[in-house]
Amino acid sequence: MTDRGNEAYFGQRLLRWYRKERRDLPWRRSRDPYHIWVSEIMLQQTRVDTVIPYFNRFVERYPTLRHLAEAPEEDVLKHWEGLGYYSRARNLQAAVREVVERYGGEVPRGKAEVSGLKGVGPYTAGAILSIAYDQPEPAVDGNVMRVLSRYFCLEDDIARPATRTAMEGLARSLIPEGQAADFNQALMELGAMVCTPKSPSCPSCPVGERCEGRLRGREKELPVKTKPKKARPVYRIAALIEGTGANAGRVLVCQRPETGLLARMWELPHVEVPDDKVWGRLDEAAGRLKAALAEEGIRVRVDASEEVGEAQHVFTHLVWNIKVLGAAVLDEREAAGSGYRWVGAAEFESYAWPNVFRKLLTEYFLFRQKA
DNA sequence: AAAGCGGGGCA
DNA sequence: TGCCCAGCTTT
Repeated sequence: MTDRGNEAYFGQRLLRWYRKERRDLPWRRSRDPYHIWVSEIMLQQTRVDTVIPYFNRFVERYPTLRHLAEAPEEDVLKHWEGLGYYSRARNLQAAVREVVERYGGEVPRGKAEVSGLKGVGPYTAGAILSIAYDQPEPAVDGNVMRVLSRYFCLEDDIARPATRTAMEGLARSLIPEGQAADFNQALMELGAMVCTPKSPSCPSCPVGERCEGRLRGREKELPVKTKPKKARPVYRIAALIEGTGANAGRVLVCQRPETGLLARMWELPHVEVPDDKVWGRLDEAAGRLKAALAEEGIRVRVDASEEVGEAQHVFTHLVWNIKVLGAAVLDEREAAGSGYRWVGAAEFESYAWPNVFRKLLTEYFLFRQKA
């Protein structure tokens, strides 16, 4: 299927196209392995246009790996706010600290060493080694699997790990001598700009005339990918608790656990209820909220008639449906415990919030400001 | 192999 | 609405 002549055709046509059409992206203006690394972590499951402003802020705030290694964790999380998949931020900082301690502050050049860093999987390791150090390692992401599936008319399910492994072997065999950096980026660039998921621009494709998928009229059916399961709805009741006296103008918030969903981010205290029926009955919902807070040592009076907000937050694997009820603490000293804080409009911006709570609280503080 | 893990853009 | 995005880690 891939005789020498076709490999040369593919690589040379792709490289020529890339050197003419490549986008001017912030991380392409440097060969600093640390900058390449940061960009690749941010780009995991995240679009280029979304990443650009985050990348620029991040490298300005943490110009070198040592700056990042020495930063407070919550500072790093705050810079990641809104980007999603927050374990990436924690893993990245843990990994740069390891590079400082074990490799003298220089991103290692060995495949085993790079792959051993937290948050660095097969794709990211290949991307760092090829783009920063020009090593002939494949970097197979969703773009590359789509391009190869179409070009070679491969019907293997790209959701299967075994397919990705096979694609790595194929991609490795296609790397032109000494041009791994440009070739890998060219492959991804083609997937992003020409060989797009829907309605690919085959007429302007540099390798279209030998694309098996297109020649067989199959380009729109490829790649084959099993569908993910639908997100599961969950129902939650949150408390908006306003402070009084010294805490006037502030709201009681709490920090999420160290691991799992939205780890270490801040939110309104809330409780999950079994189903949408309980969620819809405000008196029962209020009772469950009050009981949950009592478990934390915080006694509150919840006003079931005072629904102050409602929001939906869609994750990949679940959907949060949130009702917000107004409430008041009986004794403000009870809410001084670990993980709980009174936060006002002034401090609000220095905490890291999931989007849904950032929106709810922004709305609230704006409302209070007017009142 | 399957599930957990964000958020946004686009047809 | 559903799909996909320069994926990795844990179970």
